Amino acid sequence: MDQNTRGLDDNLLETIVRLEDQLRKSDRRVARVLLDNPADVLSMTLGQLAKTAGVSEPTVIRFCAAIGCDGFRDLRVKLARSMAFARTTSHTAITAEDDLGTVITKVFDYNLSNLNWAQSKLNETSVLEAVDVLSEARRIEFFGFGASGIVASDAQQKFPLFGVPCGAPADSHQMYMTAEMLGPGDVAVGISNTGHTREVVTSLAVARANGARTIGITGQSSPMLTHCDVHLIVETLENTDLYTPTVSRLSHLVVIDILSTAVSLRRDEDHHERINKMKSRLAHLRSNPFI
Amino acid sequence: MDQNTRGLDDNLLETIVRLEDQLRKSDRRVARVLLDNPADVLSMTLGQLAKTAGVSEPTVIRFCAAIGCDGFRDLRVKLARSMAFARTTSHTAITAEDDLGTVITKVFDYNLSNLNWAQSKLNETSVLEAVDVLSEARRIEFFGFGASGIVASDAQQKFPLFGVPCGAPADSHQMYMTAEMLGPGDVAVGISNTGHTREVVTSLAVARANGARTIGITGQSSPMLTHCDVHLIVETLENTDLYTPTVSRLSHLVVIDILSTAVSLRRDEDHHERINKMKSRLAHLRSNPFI
DNA sequence: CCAAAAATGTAGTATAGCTACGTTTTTGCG
DNA sequence: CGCAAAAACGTAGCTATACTACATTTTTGG
Repeated sequence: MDQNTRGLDDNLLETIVRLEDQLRKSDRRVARVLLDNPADVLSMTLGQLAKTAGVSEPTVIRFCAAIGCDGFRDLRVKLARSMAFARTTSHTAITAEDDLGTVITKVFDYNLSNLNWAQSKLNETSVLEAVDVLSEARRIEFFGFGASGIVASDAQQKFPLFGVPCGAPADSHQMYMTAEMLGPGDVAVGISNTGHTREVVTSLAVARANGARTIGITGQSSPMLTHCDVHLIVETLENTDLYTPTVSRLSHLVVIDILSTAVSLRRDEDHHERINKMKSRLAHLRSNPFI
Repeated sequence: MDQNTRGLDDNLLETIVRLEDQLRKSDRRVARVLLDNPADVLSMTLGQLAKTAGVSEPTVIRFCAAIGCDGFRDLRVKLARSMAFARTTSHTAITAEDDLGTVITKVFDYNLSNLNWAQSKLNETSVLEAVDVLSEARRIEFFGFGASGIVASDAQQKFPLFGVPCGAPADSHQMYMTAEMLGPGDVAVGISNTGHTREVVTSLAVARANGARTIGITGQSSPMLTHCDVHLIVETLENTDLYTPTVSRLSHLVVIDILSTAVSLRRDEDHHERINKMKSRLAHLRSNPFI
């Protein structure tokens, strides 16, 4: 199963949206019912769905086959799985009329479905390359602005897992200075959802020119990647609605989790011992500042 | 449906784990099969499941009723939904033997199921109180250390949505100074998963003593909440395994998303107009620093 | 140890999901 | 335009699945 179909498997509703215009006329009637109120369909029988859509039962069965389900039972299971994340993206837009409960649900749904999407689209090979590069690093610097700056700071805080000194310069001057000081054996990680943030792009170019290896974490193919040895594309469900919060941070943070965990797993026993000690000492420190 | 059962509804596997010892003997056999390989059960028929568990078909039906499902069909739907997030928590521990693909899956699963858990446990009334308090604020300061410091910074960056000046002092000195300068009309938000971080707790106490209102975002009932007017408990699936990454950040970030969105929704048209302008100008700025 | 109650299985039924086939509609080419 | 081939769709009947009523076994309590 390749990268693309995997995501669609978990997200039946998106699959249907995409295939909708290739479908037969009566199949489209069924698709409409499904997309309009997927929750209801979950509790319907084959016959009820057929009646609601105004088609015959075999048509529904053929529809199941058309969207890659193995019969109606299978459709129901896949639908349930897909529903767990969210309705299709269009249904999660937040409007001024929403009450608090709805806002809570929508924000959670949106973040959840976005993470799911990112997971299905993430290229494992790229992650492996990134882990390889990071494992051999002597020093790692993370570059990000705004929301991505948060992600960079988070990554920097995980330096115990990365096992080498890590930095996350906060402003553009510090970024340029840091990038200029990097060299062979060092790694620069650029984080930018758009991939266009100029300071980050430039910093990566500088770092690379000085012999450092570069990794780009971004939402799409973009200028930033021309300066990157490893391309980590973390797709997000873009949504430009006024009220919809930025969700890219979340998936980027999870990618950082993955990288730091994977790098840490490669280290030896002694390293893990240290992390343990660090953790327990930190626990004391929280409540009692003077050890 | 109250707060507790709601979470269990979405998380059938957790429900089963909890009810396991109250079940009949043969029901427990069925439960075992379900918990051991839930994925397989999804594609089984009633008869197959009965055979695998070594019980009769009606027993399976009775089991369905016992765990709150309305027949086998319903069980399958609920199971599929529950599976979408994760196996039960115990199955997501990361070990040194895991290959990269497994690590990716587990980290995503763990984060997803954690968000789901947080959602089901989040108390809407508390959120409403927080939104009320924040909406009336003249100024908001976010206090967090370490991973929670990231969350505080993120919240601070959302000040356009909150509509008032926001801050997120980074070190303990700045925290104390800031807290001391707060007064009536100001709001202090403390963020700490453990709820024990001394600097944060103290800052909240100081802020409150000076007349500011206080909100606590934490993972559990803890010392921090004694100094808080609003208690926002964001439960996490605690997991102390060596390699398991910190997941509390994610759910805390989502809560910040909710708060900022909800507060923003309360503001007037003019405010939204400004946000729009800000967004488009920012887009230009990304690629072209000199406007 | 026996009676009542609970637990489990057997056998039978209704219905949901599926298939073979026939009818209608659409498409393509002379 | 018209006819034949193909595709789309529905009807009717079949199979297997989920469920129910009842009988049997096991457990519990006095």
